Amino acid sequence: MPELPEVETTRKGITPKANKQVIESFIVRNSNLRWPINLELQQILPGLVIESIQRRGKYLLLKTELGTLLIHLGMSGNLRVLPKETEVQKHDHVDISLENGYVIRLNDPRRFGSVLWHSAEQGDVSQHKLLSKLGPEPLSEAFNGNYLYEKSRNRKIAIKSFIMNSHIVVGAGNIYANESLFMSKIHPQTIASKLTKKQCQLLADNIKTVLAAAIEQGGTTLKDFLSPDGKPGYFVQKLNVYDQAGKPCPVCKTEIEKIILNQRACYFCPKCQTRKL
DNA sequence: TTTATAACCTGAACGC
DNA sequence: TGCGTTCAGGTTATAA
Repeated sequence: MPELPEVETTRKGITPKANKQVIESFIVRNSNLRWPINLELQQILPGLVIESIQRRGKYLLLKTELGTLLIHLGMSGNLRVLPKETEVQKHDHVDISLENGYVIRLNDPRRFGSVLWHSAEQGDVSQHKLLSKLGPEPLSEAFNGNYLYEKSRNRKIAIKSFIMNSHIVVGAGNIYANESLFMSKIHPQTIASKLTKKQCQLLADNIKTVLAAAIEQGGTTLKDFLSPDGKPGYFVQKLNVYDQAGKPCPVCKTEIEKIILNQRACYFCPKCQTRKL
C-alpha cells in the first residue's frame, strides 16, 4: 500500500491530533512485525510528549525527549488517529494512546511493517542503521539528474531496479517507478549505466513530478489505502501504465506490456519506451 | 562490491 | 461452496 506519497499523507493526517500531545500508554497486541517490537516501550513511552512527527523516506519518525519511534508501514500498513473508544479491529497491532482522547492505531495485515525505537542515548536518529544509508529525498535539491548520472555509472542493473533501491533514492516505489519511466520514455530494463546525462535529468525531474503530484492528491488508492482521516487518495485516476497491461498506451495506443523484473510487476509501453541494453 | 534471490505474512481474486 | 494457486503497494539478509 504505502509509497512515499502515502506515508507523507499519513504524516500530515496524524499531525494535527498527535503532535505535541502526551503519550498515555503504548499498547502492543501483536509484537511480531518485521522485527519484534521492544516491549519495554510500554514502560518507556507513557508520559512522554510527541515533540515532532517527521518523515525520512518511508519511515515516520515520532520524536520524544528520550528517543524516536520509527514506524514503517511495510506493504499493507495503515496508521490512523481515532477516538480512544474506537473498537479494535483485526490486525490492529499497536496503539499509541494519547492524553487528548485520541489513539494512533497501526493496522497491518501482512505485518511487513515495523515499529522500532532509537533512544536519545544512541545519538541522532539519522544514524540509525536503517536510515544512515538511505539515499536523498527525491524532492530535495540533492536529488537531481547529475546525481543520478554519477551514481549510475558502472551499474549494470535495470534502471527500474536502480531507482527503486532506497540507497540510491528513497520513495520511488513500484507504482511511481513505473510511471516516471513511462513519462521519461525509458524502457525499464535499460541498463542503468547506459542512460545519458539528458535521460538522467529527465528521469530525476519526472520522479519529482510524479511524487509531488501524488502527494498533492493524497496518495494513490489501490485496494485499501486510506489516509488517517479515512479519505481515499485520488491519484489512481492518473496512472498511465501501472496495472494497465493490455490497455492502450495513452500516448500511442500500443498495448501496455507487463513483465516481472526482480520479482516485481513492471508495466511499460513497448513503443514509447525503447530498450537500450 | 554488485547483483540476484529468498524471505517475512495475510487476504483477495481467480480457476477448477 | 470449497479448495488450491497466484499475486499484491516494501525491504532486508543472504547467496552468488
